[in-house]
Amino acid sequence: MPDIVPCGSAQRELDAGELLSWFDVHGRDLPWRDAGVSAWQILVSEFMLQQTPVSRVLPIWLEWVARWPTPSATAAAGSADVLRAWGKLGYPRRAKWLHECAVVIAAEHDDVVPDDVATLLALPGIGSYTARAVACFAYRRPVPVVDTNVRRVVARAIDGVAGPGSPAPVRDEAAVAALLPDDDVAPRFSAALMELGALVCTARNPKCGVCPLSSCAWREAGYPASKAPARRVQRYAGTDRQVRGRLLDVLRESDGPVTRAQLDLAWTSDTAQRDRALDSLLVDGLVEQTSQGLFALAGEG
DNA sequence: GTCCTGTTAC
DNA sequence: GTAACGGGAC
Repeated sequence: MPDIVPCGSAQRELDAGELLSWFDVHGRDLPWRDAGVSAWQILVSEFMLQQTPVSRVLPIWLEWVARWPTPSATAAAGSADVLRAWGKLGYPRRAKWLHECAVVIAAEHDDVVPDDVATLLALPGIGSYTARAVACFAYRRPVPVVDTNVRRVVARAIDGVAGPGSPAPVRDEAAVAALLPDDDVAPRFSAALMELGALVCTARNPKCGVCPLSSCAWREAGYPASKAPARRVQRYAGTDRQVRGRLLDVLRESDGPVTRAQLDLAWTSDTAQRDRALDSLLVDGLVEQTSQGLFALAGEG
């Protein structure tokens, strides 16, 4: 019998055996998937993997968990060193939130990462995806883990459309919950779904020729193109985001506070934009001004 | 919905 | 050159 989704309509199934067999052979050997990796180290990997490909996360994660293996070790580090270790992973607010997470877990949770979705959701920088990923991969809770890869796989294999429609992660969580095997392979099933989306069922140029799924609604419908309007492009060059990156580069490379003049050299083409970027870094708490009027990474010294 | 980075693929 | 990529906070 097909599983019943909350809206009451029958939902197509996905063969867990096919998916898991494929994952056994083709899944990447990523260090945060190894046995014995702690919940905190898995949480760190999930923070880093938000918006950032595995290849860039790997070296930073290895260095990071060796240096700060527990929440309390991370909390004891200054946030400036945490921002430096984050390097050019991007979206440095994540590094700040990760440090704040460590402080809260060390102080309020006995240095133990919470194991339930609701408690995890209350931590800074942890949203629905990360809360579920930690509960599932660190504590083997059979909760649906829905990232953009999973949403795309479900849209195609189950719903027969090219990609997820308007943002409705709650609906996708229900759909994945209905697909989830109810035994202890749920965490491997979720990892395999994400891996299929990352390696085979990719956004562009999906490799349908090597897909392990014998049943796919999108294939059976003849690969209909997306009806959604083309997504807005998110530029980088010339944006405030790039300017913020340049300013942080200067501060990361400096051992201590720098003058405003040194910082100004990081972006000279548009001084109003540079001022706006610096102001936003101060507002975000990533940069602080010293009593002498110098600028430093937050938590320096 | 808008804003946050930086790299890689094309 | 430029487009694609992606969770969370607001």
